[in-house]
Amino acid sequence: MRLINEDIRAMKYHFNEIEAKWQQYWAENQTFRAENHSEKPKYYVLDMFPYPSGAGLHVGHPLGYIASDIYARYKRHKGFNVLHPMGYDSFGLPAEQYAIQTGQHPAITTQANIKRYREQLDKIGFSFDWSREVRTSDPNYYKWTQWIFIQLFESWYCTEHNSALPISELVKIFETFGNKTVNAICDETVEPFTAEEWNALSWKEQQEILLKYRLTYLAETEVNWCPALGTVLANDEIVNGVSERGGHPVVRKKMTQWSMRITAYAQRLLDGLDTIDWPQPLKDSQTNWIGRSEGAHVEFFVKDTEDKIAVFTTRPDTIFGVSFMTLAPEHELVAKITTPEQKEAVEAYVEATSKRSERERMADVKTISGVFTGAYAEHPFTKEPIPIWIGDYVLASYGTGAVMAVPCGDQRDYDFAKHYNIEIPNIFEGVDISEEAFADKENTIIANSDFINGLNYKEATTKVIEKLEAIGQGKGKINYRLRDAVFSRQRYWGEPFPVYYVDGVPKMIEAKHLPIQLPEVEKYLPTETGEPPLGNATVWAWDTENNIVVENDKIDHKTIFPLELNTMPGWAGSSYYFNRYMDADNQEAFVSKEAVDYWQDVDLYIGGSEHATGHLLYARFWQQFLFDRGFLPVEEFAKKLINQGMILGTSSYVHIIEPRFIDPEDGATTGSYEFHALIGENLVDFYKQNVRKFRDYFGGTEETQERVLRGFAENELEYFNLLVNSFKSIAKKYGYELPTNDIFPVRRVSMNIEYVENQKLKESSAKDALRFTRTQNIIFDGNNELTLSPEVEKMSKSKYNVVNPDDICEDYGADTLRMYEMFLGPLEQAKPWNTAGITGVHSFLKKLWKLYIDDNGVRFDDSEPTKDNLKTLHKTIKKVEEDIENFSFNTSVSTFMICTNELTAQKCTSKAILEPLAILISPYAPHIAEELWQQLGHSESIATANFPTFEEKHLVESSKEYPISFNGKMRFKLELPLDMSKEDIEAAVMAHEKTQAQLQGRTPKKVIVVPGKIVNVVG
RNA sequence: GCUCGAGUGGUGGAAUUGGUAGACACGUUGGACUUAAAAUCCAAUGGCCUGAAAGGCCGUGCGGGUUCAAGUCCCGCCUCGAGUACCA
Repeated sequence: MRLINEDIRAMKYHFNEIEAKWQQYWAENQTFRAENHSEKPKYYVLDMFPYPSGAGLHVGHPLGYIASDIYARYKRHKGFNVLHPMGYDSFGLPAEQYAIQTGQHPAITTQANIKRYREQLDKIGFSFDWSREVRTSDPNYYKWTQWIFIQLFESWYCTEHNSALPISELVKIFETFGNKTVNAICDETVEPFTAEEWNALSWKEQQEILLKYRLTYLAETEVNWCPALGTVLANDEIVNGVSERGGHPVVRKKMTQWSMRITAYAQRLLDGLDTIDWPQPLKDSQTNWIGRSEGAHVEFFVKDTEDKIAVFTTRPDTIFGVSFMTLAPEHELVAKITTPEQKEAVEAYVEATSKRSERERMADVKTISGVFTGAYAEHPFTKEPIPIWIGDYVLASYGTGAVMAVPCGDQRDYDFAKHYNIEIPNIFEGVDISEEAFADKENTIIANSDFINGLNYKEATTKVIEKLEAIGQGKGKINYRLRDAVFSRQRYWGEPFPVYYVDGVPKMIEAKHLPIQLPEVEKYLPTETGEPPLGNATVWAWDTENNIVVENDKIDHKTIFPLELNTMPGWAGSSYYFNRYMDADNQEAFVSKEAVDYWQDVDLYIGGSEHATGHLLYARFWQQFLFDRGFLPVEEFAKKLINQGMILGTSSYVHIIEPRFIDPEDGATTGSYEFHALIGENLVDFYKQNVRKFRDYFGGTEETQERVLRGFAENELEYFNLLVNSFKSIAKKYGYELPTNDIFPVRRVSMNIEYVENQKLKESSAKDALRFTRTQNIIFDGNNELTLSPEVEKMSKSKYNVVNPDDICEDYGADTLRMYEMFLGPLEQAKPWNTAGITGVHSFLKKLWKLYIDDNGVRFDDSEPTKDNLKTLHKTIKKVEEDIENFSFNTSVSTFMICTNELTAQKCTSKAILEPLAILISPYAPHIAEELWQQLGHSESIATANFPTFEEKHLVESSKEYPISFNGKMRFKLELPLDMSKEDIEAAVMAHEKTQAQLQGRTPKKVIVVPGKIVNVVG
């Protein structure tokens, strides 16, 4: 009896056992290990490696991994040698913040998180080649990050060769010719010098000049300083004027920092986009970020001085319309040129501007402000005096930090001129500028402009640039918005620089002594003197005799020198990891020539679009640089890129509707406000602090209370009522104090427009309401209603809306998870996670299993497949193959469902059908496929079985069920032979009784017959 | 403001070059099996008209257009989402 039960048990689809079995098999047999040489063609499928956060994976993370895994497995079936690696971007802020709080070394936290990630990833059954795993925080890895940094330091960019070249070549040129013949991208402060002058310079002076040419350099630059994080941030790490991580304010500050001369590659980064198959929106945002604009560099003399104000303009044709100039308040000439009468006003303005944060400046773009310096510039052609103003609408960080203001042709200049009553000369023919500026350059005819009268934009621009060059006051110029990337971070948990300082000059440690490992520190905070955390290390000096790191107190500035205290930013390690995977264990090079010649580049890269202007730009930059220096064979690292959409979570919000909003200004009752507060961490804290108050009024068990508060209440009336009542009761008993920002994290405030009587409020949008409430006090009178509602947004631990893939694997299995994530919708599209439909996919897999094995054991046999069987199979092969090639994974899931339903209905038992079907489905549901494959009698893994070949002949039909439409509307269907002639089809249709019923005796005007497709009767 | 993307049943979403709109799945309703539940299976399911069927009308954000035929192409709008923002 017992035996029989177990036999029946074995016949059922036990996904947990099957999945564990095959995951173990793959690991033990290294099924997915890729070799660096093979007879087969290569294919490289890459995922963006994750930062191993403490929260673990949620169901959103694997979406892209599943898609790439399907593609990788498919390519293996298609006979490719597939490289499909995975690793960890394991340097980063959270581990360091945790270290600061607990003293736990970030390496330990990181190690633990990686372990958890690995367990979670393994459960989903990915076909990664783990033998090539990389971790950016591993010294064996960051050795090569440091090595690449040295290469950048030892290179300069030659605009003649349009390539990076070794710095030694530049030195040779300097020694023989000086720098006058050099076409290089360098710091703008470089002065011309001769060979004699160069050779006469001291070593230190020479080094200071070379630094201005190197592709990574140390310079005092204005950086984004984030006081809360205690570090500088790159432009792409700032979102809406606050830090991307944590949302802390950011201020501009001058600091000496390492930078990467990415601007040298601006044009090539732009041009390269045309050669790669990346999503258009992503290309657009890179193009935008690089921000190329063509125009002219123009120099204006400050009247009666030798000082020049340089401006960049895209409209040199409007130069005769200049009626003032505006400098950024930070512009270096401001103090120098300001007249004594204006000094006080100018200084006050500069002071006021510097106090405002970036965010504030961004927030009120509409306010016009500025001050006259009292100084005048001289028009390069007319020699007329032009008043010089300062204004914060001019940004120090773009162009030259100064503009030639042409109010008739630029709306900002126009507004500024109107506001300060500055003259607005009209230099356009037949255009009215009394209301606004005329900025349409395509329809421009220049007037009142001396030698360019009557010309259009293009002609005038050319002529003006010619003239400017002739008088030496300008030239044509292409300007980029892209800035050099700040490369220093004042953090502990990052790559240390292989740099020490001799007499204040940075020197590289020789590559053979790498890696320079992170030192131990007592605490992970900045030092008391404000130095980065590495300043706390006691063993952090470089001994140039023994080439080792030694104690700081041995520093003698003769043979032992201080080491760099900054660390590298997060994007350093991720800018070349895809090359490292090709040869992950190589101790001699970051990748060997043989390995990279074989693998070349990434064929398919899948990851999120949020890296558009960060990682994906920096990685292209490093790739191009390493290509220039001969270390890599291709200029672009990824041929094709797909952005997977985010899987969103459902958060629960509590809404507090306040019907009587009292405006503190006029005491008027103006309407109703709705507070949308996330039920999450803070509320849980509030609950814990006030636990007794809650207990008194809260029904239910402690567990249900937790549940409510943790946001699982979604539409459940029971919990909803509990919450409402408890809040109401508490409010009453304790003299009413409704939780405000301190307790409820108010995420959004919007108005319920219906109740708004005040016209001013009616017109304002929800956004305005937010601003409004920030500046006013909201007075509650205690009659609030609470409602709960779900809202879809990004999954995040802090929002209590995270769904863990482990739970899904436990309940339904990895194969179900994989197929369900694909079934949710198109890969690129964002979609909310909703487990409602998962049973459909799961029962499909059960049906599939039953097609092979039912309660009586295996069903398949060697019977000949029927015509219908073959038709179903080959229809499926065709569709699935097309879908995978088009990355349309959602539709192939439904194709599998149709196939299984059809074969079940056909009672198919033929191995000749079921074997290829197992291969077809194995990229999607590899565990069940392996198990069925084994049951079918195979001893080898299904992973490299050949993908079934589609045969057209099985789909050939002899007849077609024609849709017969009347005036384009389908009315009935008619089965007709496919080889029937047009005339015969028409005759057959016209003879049909339903046609006669449709026509009701009328004669059709026309009958359209598209053989094999459709018949349309027009009448 | 600018750039890009998207609007299709109760829901997620299908629909190859213009050619049967709503595949597949969820949900809902009814039924079978069961003491019951779960699981499983069967049937119906865009809206409207009709007692039901037959049949008809309407239907892919809105308004036009091209075409024998439009979710798909063209013109003009609306709404939502994403990115970006005083870029001279």
